[in-house]
Order: sequence, then structure tokens, then C-alpha cells
Amino acid sequence: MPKLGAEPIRRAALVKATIEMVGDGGSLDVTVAQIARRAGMSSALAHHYFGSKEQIFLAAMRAILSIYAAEVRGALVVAEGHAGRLRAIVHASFAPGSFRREAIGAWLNFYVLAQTAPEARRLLAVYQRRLHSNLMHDLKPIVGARAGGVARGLGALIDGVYIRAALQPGATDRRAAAALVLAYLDRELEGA
Amino acid sequence: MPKLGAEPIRRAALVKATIEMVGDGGSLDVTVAQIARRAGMSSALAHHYFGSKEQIFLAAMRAILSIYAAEVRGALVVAEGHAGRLRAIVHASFAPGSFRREAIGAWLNFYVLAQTAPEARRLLAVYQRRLHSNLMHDLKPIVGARAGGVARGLGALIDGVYIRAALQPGATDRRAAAALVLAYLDRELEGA
DNA sequence: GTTTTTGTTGATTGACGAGTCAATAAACTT
DNA sequence: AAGTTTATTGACTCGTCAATCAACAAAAAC
Repeated sequence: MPKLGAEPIRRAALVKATIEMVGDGGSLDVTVAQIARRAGMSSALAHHYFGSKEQIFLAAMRAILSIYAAEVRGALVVAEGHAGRLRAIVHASFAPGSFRREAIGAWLNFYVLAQTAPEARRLLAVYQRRLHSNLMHDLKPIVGARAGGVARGLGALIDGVYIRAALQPGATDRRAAAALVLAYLDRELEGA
Repeated sequence: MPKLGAEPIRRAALVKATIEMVGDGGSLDVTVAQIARRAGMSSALAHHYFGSKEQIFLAAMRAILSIYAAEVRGALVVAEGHAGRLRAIVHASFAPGSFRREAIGAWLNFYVLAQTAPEARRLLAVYQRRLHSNLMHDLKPIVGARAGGVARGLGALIDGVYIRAALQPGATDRRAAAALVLAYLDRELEGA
């Protein structure tokens, strides 16, 4: 059966399966065997490619974060003006690629992982810093000294909407979620 | 050693230890033995009083929610006017009783628990509904039709601030957190 | 065509942890 | 004083799961 060049395919399959299982199951208590089974291989193979369960989780987290980062980059290139760029960042947070049931569920669980696994914490910190600096870049010219507070508010609000979405499976409307955050943004930009 | 009437003391000690361990450790992966040890008893006794680990967690969650509920009630009796009551609700969310490191950490983890344990989900739903209806009660007279959106925004923002606080141990200022949410509220109430 | 590299798994190990149980002891009841 | 209820634990069971290993298979390299 050994088709050569299997490694990247296997890794990707495991990452995908991990996100699905963690997101759907709503818990980090998934066994390597379950993940491997879903990805169509033995648990031994999963260990072979990733070395440990933690590495599998971290890879899944990296995947989610990089999808999100790509979404933001993509949205920013076509956006115009400071306000437009800020809206683009918000929109990216609720783009179909990131705002799916499993991804949201996985996200919440990775938050928890970040409390114990230093590497997960680091990844999350990178994401948060990048989001913050992206926001600041376009907020400062518009709202000046208030930029810091607004950026923190936006970040917290996005996370809050996410966490709530994770708990209302199905009842979560992407557009409504985005609209809520955009309303906050517009209000803060009023008269600027 | 058997002092009679130990049950309530033991239960309380276990609940306290659970919140501390889950909050500090940042994970639901604490063993009953660890919790019991911290509470100064054997794991067998913990099982004797609670029956299962899940019941211990649920009791801890109930304790956190009831502290919060009491905080809100207390704040509401002295508040005056719709806007004052809304501010009181926000303040209660960041009162020293609830906004402590372990409590915040535990909170985040109970969110995760709610994804898998139906009873935990129910408790959380009760809290969210109560918060929402409290907010609506005083928002409707001021902002009318916009009340629903504002209430959802406030709820999400509070949760978001909490989740971020859970990840920045130490770096979390209670007042700053409250101020952020209050700023949002004030902005929504502007001109009303 | 043999050796090496890559892919793959079943079986096993070793640890850990939830929940049970039997036994012990102090206090309360009668 | 005998019996009952409450408190308490050490030792044990039983299951689960991450990680390892030995072995097998196919492709590549030599």
C-alpha cells in the first residue's frame, strides 16, 4: 500500500480530523485512536508522523490560525481607506472559512489548551498581537488616543461572539455575528 | 475523628478546591484525588459525598453562578434609574467576588464542559437567559427596538473580556475590564 | 537483486485515574 | 451496652489511553 509522498496527505488528514472531532465533540478529550480512525489510519501512524498527541493538537491549532490569517490578508488587499480596512478585518473573522461549527468549537477548546500548553499559548499570543496591531494601524489615524481601548474592545467582542457561537450549535448566524461587531465598530468611528 | 455534621463542610471544601484547581491549573483534567487532597480528605470521601466527578464539577459551577447571581442582585437593589441599573449589572460582572483568577479560569473551563455535559449546558443557559432578561428589562425603555442587539453585544463583550482575562494571568485589571464594557454601554445609550 | 528508505499496523506496555468496597471508629439513640 | 447512623480511608478493580515496538510491504536507490 505504501504510496510514496504520503506524509503530507496523512498529516493534513489528521489535522482535519482533529479539528472535526474537537469541534464537534466539544472537548479535547478525544483519543489519538479516534482521530486516526476518522482520518483513515491506525493510531500508530498518527504517532509516527506527529510524535505525540500534543503535537497533533498544535498542528490543528496552527492550521486554524493560518486559515484565519490568510482570510485577513485577503480581505485587507481589496479594502480601501482606514474604515474599510477595519471592516475588512472584522469580516474576515466571520468569513465562512473560519466561522464554521467545528472551527469555532475547536477554537474554544484551543483557548483552554493555551492555559496549560506553553506552545499553544504562544500561538494564541501571536494571533492576538497580530490582530491588535492590525486594528491599531487603522484605528490610530481615525480615533487617535482612543485606539487602544477600541482595539481591545473589538478583540474581546470578537472572542465573545465566538464563544457564544460555540455553545449555540446551529443557532449561529454568521451575518448576525458580523453585524454585531460591525455595529460596535461603526459606533466607535462615529464622527471621525 | 468523626465530627458529626461534616457533610456541608466537606462539600464546601471540595467545591472550593475544585474551583481553585480548575482555575489555577486551567484545565478540567484534574483528578478527583488531587481535588480531595487539596480539600484535605481522601478521594473516597469525595466520591462518597458527590457520587461522581461530574457532580463535583457541577456543584462548583453552581457555586460560581450563585455567587455571581448574588452579586447582581445586590448591585441592583441600590441602583437607580434604568441606566444606573444597567451599569450595576456590568459592575457586578467584574466585582471582586467573581473576577478573580481562579474563578475566571474555572469559568472558561466550565464553558467547555457545557459543550458536552447537558446539565452544565443547562446551568449556563439559565445564567445567560437571566443576564439577557435583566439587560432587556432596562434597555427596552431607553433604546427601544435596539435593545436586543445591545443586550447581545453586552453579553458577548463581557464573555470576551472574561476569556481574555483567563489567558493573561496577572495582567488583568478589574477596573479596566469593567471600564471597557461600561464604555460600550455608554456609547449605546448616548442620546437616549 | 539486494539494500535502504518510506509507509503501515497489530499487539503490547505502562501509567494513570474513576469508582467500589470492606473495614474502622467515633458519635448518637434507646 | 448494644445497635444504628455518620465519617473516613487504604486497598483494590477495571477500564482507558498514549506511546512503543516488532514486523511486514512496497517503492527507490545502488
